[in-house]
Amino acid sequence: MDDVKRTIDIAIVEDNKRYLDELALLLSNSPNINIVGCYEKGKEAIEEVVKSNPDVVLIDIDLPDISGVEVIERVSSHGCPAEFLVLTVYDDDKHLFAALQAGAVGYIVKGSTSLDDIESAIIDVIDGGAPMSRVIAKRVIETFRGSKIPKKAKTKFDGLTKRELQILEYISHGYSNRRIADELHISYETVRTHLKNIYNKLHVHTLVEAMMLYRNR
Amino acid sequence: MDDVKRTIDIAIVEDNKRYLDELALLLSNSPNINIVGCYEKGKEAIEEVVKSNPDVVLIDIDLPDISGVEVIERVSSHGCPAEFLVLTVYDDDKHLFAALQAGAVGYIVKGSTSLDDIESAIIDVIDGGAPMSRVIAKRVIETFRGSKIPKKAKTKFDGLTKRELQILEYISHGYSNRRIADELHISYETVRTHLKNIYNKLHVHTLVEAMMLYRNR
DNA sequence: CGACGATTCACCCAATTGTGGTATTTACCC
DNA sequence: GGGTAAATACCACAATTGGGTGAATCGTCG
Repeated sequence: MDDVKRTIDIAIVEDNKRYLDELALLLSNSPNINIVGCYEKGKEAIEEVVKSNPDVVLIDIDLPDISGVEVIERVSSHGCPAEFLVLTVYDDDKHLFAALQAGAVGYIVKGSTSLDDIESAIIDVIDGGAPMSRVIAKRVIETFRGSKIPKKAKTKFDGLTKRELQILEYISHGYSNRRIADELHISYETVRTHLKNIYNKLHVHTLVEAMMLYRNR
Repeated sequence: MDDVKRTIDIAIVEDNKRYLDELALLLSNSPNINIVGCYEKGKEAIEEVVKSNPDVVLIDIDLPDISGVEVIERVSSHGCPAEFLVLTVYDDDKHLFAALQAGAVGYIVKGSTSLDDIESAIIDVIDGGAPMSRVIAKRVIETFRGSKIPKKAKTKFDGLTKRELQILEYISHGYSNRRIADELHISYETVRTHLKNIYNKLHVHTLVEAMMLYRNR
């Protein structure tokens, strides 16, 4: 691929001064990495990170003033294209998923990751990877498999018949009622009847509402 | 943790004989790994794997007779507690997610992973990890997060004005035109005008079509 | 200042959707 | 065989949406 090996600009947001210094020292010794900013407070980070525009932001989720999750959201919403690599002491699903939802691309548990590994994680991010501690990766996969987050309230659609689901599918492709009738070789009025039943079952009153449920089912 | 260092029983399901032999040779040299079976056909594997009851099954997704996904499902449903590590040449979402849904704990793209890495992946599985190629991990995270592909280039939505996007947002929540007018303190006719302009820019003709684009942007 | 895009608003007409009924046929379960 | 869910179909009316046209206002940029 492109082994351009340009240096990676990174910012660090970490309230623990000792740990921050340690990280900064290590990373500054890496020829590939260029530290453009270190911040101990979330608020400060939001403003500065946007300005310094780093490639990767190493960020602690548990900051004293505001949540690291919020920092990620704010910085991202300012159009900053940086990738976020979360450092945390929390080894629980709640924080993990909050971070991923916010836009973190990697999640590293502090205790169980060496400083060297963090350096490779940063490079990994730039190479298009998504560095995670092994255990974290498994947790993500399991959640993914268990369909916790990706799918929400699928139960509502259990009550729908095959035909009704089929019609929703056509609707989601932007077909009009008349077009669906043609496609399924049934009457236009029949399509409308199915739609009425769908509305009753889903407790909605418009196509768009039905679609919103259908797509996030 | 528990450094019991008992040997790991593994089975390999791979239709490419040459690759299978290569794998088997490498892994048999590992002191931690004990190969309990190699299979070139999916059907054969289903029966035998259940009997030999390995700790980890290395499996190719693209088998000649039946899909590796099906093998995973069948073997698992027989109560076999093995973990599945998918080997594949397919680097696309469809196969990846099918494998994960079926119960694979790791997903390794053949070309971009060395044989040595496969060995460590196996050990990783036993240690509770979820080995994935870097790029795969990223893909999973992104799907998990709900976003398709981050740098999806510029969308048609760039051409939309702030107001137009705002209206699309309300529409996506199922608001009617009249309701939006109230909400934004503008006329009902104005909302409709915006909508017409949106339709022209997006080349669609209905709310649902606009929504489908908007939600997948 | 003038051009231009963005936003605002109005009126009209056709088409589609939303909602309320009623009714027949098929298939399956008990 | 009776009960029931599913799928089919039609009618009528209100409401909303889709599309065309025209036009006033406002801010910005040159």
